[in-house]
Amino acid sequence: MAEQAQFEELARQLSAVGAVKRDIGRILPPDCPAGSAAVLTLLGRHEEMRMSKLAELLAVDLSVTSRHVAHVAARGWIERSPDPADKRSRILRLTPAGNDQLVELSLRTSRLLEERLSDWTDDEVAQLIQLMTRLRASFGDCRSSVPRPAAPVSAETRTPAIT
Amino acid sequence: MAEQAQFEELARQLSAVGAVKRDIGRILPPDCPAGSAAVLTLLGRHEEMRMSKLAELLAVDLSVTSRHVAHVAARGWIERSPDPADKRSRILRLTPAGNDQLVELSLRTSRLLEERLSDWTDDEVAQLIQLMTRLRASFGDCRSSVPRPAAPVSAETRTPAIT
DNA sequence: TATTGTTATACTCTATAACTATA
DNA sequence: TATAGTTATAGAGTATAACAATA
Repeated sequence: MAEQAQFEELARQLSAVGAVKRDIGRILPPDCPAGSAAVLTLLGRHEEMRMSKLAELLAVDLSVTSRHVAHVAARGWIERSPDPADKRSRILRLTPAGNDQLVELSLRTSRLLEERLSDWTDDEVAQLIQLMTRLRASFGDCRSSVPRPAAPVSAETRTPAIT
Repeated sequence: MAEQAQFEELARQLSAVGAVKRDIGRILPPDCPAGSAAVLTLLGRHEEMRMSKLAELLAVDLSVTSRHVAHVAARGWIERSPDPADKRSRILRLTPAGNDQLVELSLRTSRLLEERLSDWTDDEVAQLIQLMTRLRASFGDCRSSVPRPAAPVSAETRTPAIT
């Protein structure tokens, strides 16, 4: 178990990596901002997905996902077919054009990282990835609503753990 | 040197840590959002600083810094005294109230991290901090304007390292 | 002329709430 | 009734550009 000063430093560094993210964002094509790029990347990995699943992987609200998906769909990068098993659902899939776009994105970001991290070893990069992945796992599905009662939660505790 | 797939994965994880940042943001006091918290944190560490220095540490544009600083100054958490050595400059310093606020912030974020990272060892946290710090260093002062020549950089290479 | 900082404006990302249509 | 997804709205964060004051 770590101590408070360490947690404070971690919080600081988490805040600071934003600069790196923005730097990557600057090299993206003008009509494909970070949100769209994230959608394409995940669809490139999972072949086929529902909105709700994508929202979970993006770790953002479904409404946010809907917007990003509408953006990439409008550009013909993905297709949204109805789910035969559940007519409320939509199945998302990358189009050939979307795949081309994804290749372009991957090239740009890889090139930037390759340049900036030229003095990193393969192992170091792998270690950072591993730790960041675990960090996210430790936070679970942390979208929206914080339970955090803080104040006494009246008698009838709000329906616990539907999760 | 790492390979492309690794860089793509790193980019993905960088994008994903945003969820962790937002989760931390949710436990902050309503009138002290992440931007303000970052200002207070850095001033808590450096005692005294100029706007430009703060902007550099925050890794955001000076205009953004100005806004955040105005926010915390309006709440009496910092004071802005004129710099006797340069009348254009302002010296920033935490007030006692600002220090109180900072203590509160540190408590909240530490508590959250402590809970979420309860199964991490001290060393693991330290390693993540170290790698993230290095990541940021590798990106240098990456605010605004991307140099990214891409095209051949004419004969007279742009004045190197004024930094 | 160049630099420090401020302000106005615009854009991206996000969440909440209200709504539609299915289950 | 509950769930999947959409849309409208609002708030936070950021960058660019124009500007003021000083170096």
